Amino acid sequence: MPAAPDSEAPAALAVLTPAAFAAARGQAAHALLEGLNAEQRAAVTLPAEHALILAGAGSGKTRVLTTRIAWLLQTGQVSPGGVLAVTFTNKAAREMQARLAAMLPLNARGMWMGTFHGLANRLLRTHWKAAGLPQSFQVLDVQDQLAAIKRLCKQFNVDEERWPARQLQWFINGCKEEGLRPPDVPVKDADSRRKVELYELYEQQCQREGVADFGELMLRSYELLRDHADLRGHYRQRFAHILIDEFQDTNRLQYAWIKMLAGLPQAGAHPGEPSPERTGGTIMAVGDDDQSIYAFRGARVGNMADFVREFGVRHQIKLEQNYRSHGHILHAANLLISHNQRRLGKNLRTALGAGEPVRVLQAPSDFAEAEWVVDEIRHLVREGGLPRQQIAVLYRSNAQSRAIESQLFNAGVPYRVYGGLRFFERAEIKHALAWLRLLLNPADDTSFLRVVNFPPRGIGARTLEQLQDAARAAHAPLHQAVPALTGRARANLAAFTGLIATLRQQAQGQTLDQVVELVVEGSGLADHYRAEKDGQERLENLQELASAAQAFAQQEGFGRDAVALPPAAPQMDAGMEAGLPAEMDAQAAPASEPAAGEPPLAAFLTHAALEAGDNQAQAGQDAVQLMTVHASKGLEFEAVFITGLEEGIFPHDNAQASPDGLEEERRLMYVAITRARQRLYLSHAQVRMLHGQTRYNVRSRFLDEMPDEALKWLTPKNPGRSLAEDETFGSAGRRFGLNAGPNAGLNAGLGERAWRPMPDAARAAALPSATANTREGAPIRAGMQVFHNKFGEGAVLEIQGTADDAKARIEFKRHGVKLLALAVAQLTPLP
DNA sequence: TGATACACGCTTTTT
DNA sequence: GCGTGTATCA
Repeated sequence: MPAAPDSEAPAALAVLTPAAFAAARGQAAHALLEGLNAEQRAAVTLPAEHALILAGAGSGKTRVLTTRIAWLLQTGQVSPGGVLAVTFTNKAAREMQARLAAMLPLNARGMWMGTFHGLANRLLRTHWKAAGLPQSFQVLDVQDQLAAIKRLCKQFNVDEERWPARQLQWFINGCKEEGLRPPDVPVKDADSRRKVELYELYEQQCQREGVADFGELMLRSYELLRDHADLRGHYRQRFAHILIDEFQDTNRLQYAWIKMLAGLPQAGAHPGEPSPERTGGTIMAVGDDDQSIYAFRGARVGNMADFVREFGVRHQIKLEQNYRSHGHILHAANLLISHNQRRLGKNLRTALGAGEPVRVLQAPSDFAEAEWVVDEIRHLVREGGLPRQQIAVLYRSNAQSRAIESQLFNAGVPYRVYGGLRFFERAEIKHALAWLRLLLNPADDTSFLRVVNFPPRGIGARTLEQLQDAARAAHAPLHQAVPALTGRARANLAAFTGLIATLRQQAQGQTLDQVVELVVEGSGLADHYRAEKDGQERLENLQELASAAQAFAQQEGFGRDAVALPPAAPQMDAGMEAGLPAEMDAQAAPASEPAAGEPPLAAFLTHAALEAGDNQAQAGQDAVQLMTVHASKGLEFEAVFITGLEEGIFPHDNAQASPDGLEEERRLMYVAITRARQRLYLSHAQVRMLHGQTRYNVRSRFLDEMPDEALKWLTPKNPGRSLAEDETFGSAGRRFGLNAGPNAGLNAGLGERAWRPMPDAARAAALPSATANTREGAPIRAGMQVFHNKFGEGAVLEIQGTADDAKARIEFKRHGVKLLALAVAQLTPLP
């Protein structure tokens, strides 16, 4: 179907009138527009000029993006090779690819579609020489990077107290995200000078070892284009259309990278830069400033405004028609986000009708909150007929999942927790990958140190220190320094390096999954885990790694019998010193296709670093989904619970210091709300166990920033409103009470929870209705006997303060004297 | 050299 | 409350 050559079609089409345009394009192209609304259609069919699409939550953003690409191809405005489509996550990239494939019978291989880092990697693999990297450079993930920094710090006797490795890592990544090399970093004091020094040393170490961290992929590929006019010219000409997803999440470097590719050099950033060469492609940036929730890791919403200004963007389209949520939910979201000052401005609308009101619960404790959530979930599944996987429980921080998990577990409701250890991050997998990396590159000292004594082979810290000293003295990688040692240390190390050499030999001519199995067995990893009593799962994961390798080889089209390793001895130590620009210029401008010709093993290792994989805990089962609000972005569910809506938790304490922080928290809440299709439940608890301490929290301000008419409080919002009045869903309150009995029995039966359900008396006292009475009706006075749902029975010694600030000093029978705020503490007077 | 004990700290997270 | 990482001991 496609594809006139890049050059000819666009100009011709751009000047046609809409009518002529419509007549000219094929029927197939026309069909692409079916079912799109006016805004979406306008975005898809924009002329070839820079554009910003403000795509609200649930407004069909991905659809617009993919249809736009299909449209460009179908109308012959661009060939697949002329498209560059960038996303943040592999998942988003895969989704885009799949949807496009469904739309067009097209081999998307020629298209550059992927994550920022994936595409940066592709550039660097293709032009490794020009970029000054060894051909088979390895990618360091976060863990590897931290290990590398720790090693560096040890070597240079850095005071771990003053400069914690984590902090250095954060500093280095921050610099790279800003596009700053060590000489560019402003130095304020001795402390920052030292940090910059270490940054520089770290870079040298990476260069020596032939590895690149995530930030390096971006920065190095940016510099590659900046410093090589021929390459820059080539790619600018090639990529006629650049499409960027989640533009509000781009950091400074990513935007600069886009500018470099699109032909708008960063003005003034580099004096040597010739005047702007505006020969690049057209950018379509898609994003939503209201969903910018990654400022903490460098995302810069300001890039949206900068883009409009710097590129003179004339086309801005807002997608405000929401296809996901019912009216009350959307109304709540709209009003909440309107409390933010700094927005581009957007108001979502839906055609789905008002739907159910948003239900809000005040629970006496986190435990009760969880209990209520589980009750509602069972109700939704049983009576509402909802599949469990269409129900999500969201929370601000991971620590909050525990309470919900326990309750779901006790109730026997299947659930899946997102986040946590991903497949390629597991220790046993990292070990196996380190062995594999050493086959390819024995100079990879990070990998060397990871497995030199794992499984244990009698090489201790002492020996390694000697080895590192020797290597340093010789300016050589660790494996080359082995002969410098003596005695048993040397023998043990030689056995290790010998084993690697042997494995490399045996791996010759084998396929990727065979090599993986060979290494898992030959390294002793398998035996080690077989001997361990809890090693079964790890063994299975290693088995899984071989399967993953096989799947990968197939997916990448390496053919069934493709040999994993290059036949010749791998190139390594040579050519790792800084790359030589002169040499690169000699290299011909890139051929059209960038298939870097990486051997399967190298490609697989890159894949493992660039894509951490899922944590497939209970995948596949019909399970309730538990995740942080951050993790929920981009997803949707029929029913959503947002828990822990308390000041200090959501919005989080650490974010309240600055207005910006608070606005980001509010956007986070906005994201959470807009995940829900039909039903939304919000809850907060008066007492919560957090980090082993009891906290009394005031309800989140966000609850007061949503419209009353869209909310339905299941417990009284203001003291005095009674639960029983609630007809439709008041049963929630009652059910909540009634279920206490059977549930308590169930819990008791399953035993050994540290935080068993409250005794019935306490439970009754903790029920919302009882609460209301307490707070409104029966004032607490000195001398009274009271019941507290955590501390039990106690005597009120005195009352301090008045009104909302009133506190009671209470002597509890088992917990001593406590000072509790009457406004929050659940106190029931006892006769 | 390996195993166990005790601080420590702790928002969010993709690549 | 729990996992991680270092310190110390056998």
